[in-house]
Amino acid sequence: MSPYDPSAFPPFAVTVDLVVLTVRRHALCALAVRRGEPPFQGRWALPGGFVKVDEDLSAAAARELVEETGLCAHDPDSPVQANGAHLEQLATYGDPKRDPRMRVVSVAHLALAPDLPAPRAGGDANSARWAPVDALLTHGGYGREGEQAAPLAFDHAQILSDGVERARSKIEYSSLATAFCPPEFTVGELRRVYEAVWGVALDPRNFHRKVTGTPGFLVPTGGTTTRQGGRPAQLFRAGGATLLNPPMLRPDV
Amino acid sequence: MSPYDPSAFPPFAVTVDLVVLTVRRHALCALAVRRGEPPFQGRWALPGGFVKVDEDLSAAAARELVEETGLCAHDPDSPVQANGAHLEQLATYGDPKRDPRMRVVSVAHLALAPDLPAPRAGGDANSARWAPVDALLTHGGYGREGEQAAPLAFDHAQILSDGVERARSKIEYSSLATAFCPPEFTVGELRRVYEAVWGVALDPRNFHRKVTGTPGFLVPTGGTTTRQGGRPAQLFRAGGATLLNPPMLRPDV
DNA sequence: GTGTTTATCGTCAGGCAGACGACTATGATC
DNA sequence: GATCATAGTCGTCTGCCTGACGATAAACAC
Repeated sequence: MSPYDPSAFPPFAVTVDLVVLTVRRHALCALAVRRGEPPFQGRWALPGGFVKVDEDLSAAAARELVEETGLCAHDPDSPVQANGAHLEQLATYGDPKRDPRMRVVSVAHLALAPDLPAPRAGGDANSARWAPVDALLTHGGYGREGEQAAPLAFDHAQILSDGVERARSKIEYSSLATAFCPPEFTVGELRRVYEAVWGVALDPRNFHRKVTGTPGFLVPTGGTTTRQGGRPAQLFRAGGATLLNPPMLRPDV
Repeated sequence: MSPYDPSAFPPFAVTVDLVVLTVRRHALCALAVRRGEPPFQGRWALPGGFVKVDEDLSAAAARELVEETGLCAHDPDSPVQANGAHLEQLATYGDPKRDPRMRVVSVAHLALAPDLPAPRAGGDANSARWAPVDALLTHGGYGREGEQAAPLAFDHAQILSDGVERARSKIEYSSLATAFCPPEFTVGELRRVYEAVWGVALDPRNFHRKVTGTPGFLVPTGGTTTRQGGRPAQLFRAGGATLLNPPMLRPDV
């Protein structure tokens, strides 16, 4: 590493951007905010903001997450908090031209959250909403009446795409899919998470055998529920296991 | 994202650090450089440097890789170049205290290279060398006569550890292990790569069946070699497949 | 009660991995 | 040149896991 001659390095702005995913109505959705100022004024974008001087990157991401959703992020290692979401670093985007005004390096983070009430529009965004990732990726989240179809701001389509791909692959070999579920959930609800994230249909019987047979994945709470209709289903909580071995298999691929 | 009021965001220095891995003498080794200036003067560190004003992050990483090793990085998508190495972004480290002098955010990259001649000490490093990752992680690469045992500089032990873990897991489900091999290699050489990276012994017969039976993983070149002693072995090149399905299975875990 | 929906248990066949035997082809050693 | 050591390659067998189902159970809507 070079010596820190102050004239030797250019100054960068560093931001965090968030890919916040959830499953609503059988669809994988992401949190999008509408930009209030140029550039890309009026366009949908991922939530994010500047990292503060004395703030760690993960702390900045957690702060933005709270500001936008009220969700409290928790480390994978620390005990799960109520209303908590999974948060992890995704990747860093630093193309010199990604922001037309100046050199900005954005450290994108991925958050997985259970289905939530409508988001609160936070900070500088005119509004915020959940939108299906397909819609966000193909035409920037068009969906409101009279709204112009336009891609996401900056390189946020790329970031979102990378985040979705990370989520899709990570639920294969980890228990992360439970992060999309409420604290107690049924096997069927977990299966619908997999189906929404992967966009495939899974056999309920084989899925049931697989998840209940994987040690540490699910622990029964004793209760049952009938909120999905049909025969009452057992309720489970996420077990201690974080890595699934052998993994869940995604059809096709 | 906030408006770009120039007083609203603090300036950061952005660097790239490299975890360059190779397999030498049946051991997974990483490239380490000795720091020439404080802080951590005289200690071993990962190669790296500042990102230039108009330089993409991946371009900065590729530039540092050439400066340190002479290796030419290639995209996973683009055709393989002679003497090329695999290069990918690893993670970004931005703890406010990770550098005692100022706020530095480092975008770490992971490079996988075939066994190379001795590295050239580049730029500001007094010297550079390959060292087994175990040694680097436990006592900072102590190994030369009379050298003091000391951890790697900055948070480079953490970065190296993350890079090694990435490599260990990625050769499970991708054909990346071939990046550690010369352009033509035998099944046995590829197996020794897996054994070195994972630190386990693999059954030669089952390994042979697995890799030759995975479509697109290996393509025979027709030639044979006897450089390892014993019966001559068929030579292969890396096939077009990048994802192994089903993956290689790491024993134990 | 009948039909619908969802949950859960079972069965069966095919595929793949681990364990390991057997044979082949080279160089090294006596 | 016979023997040995080393490494490569092909087969066999067994057990586990998965995918494709059938069948039963327990709720709700009419």
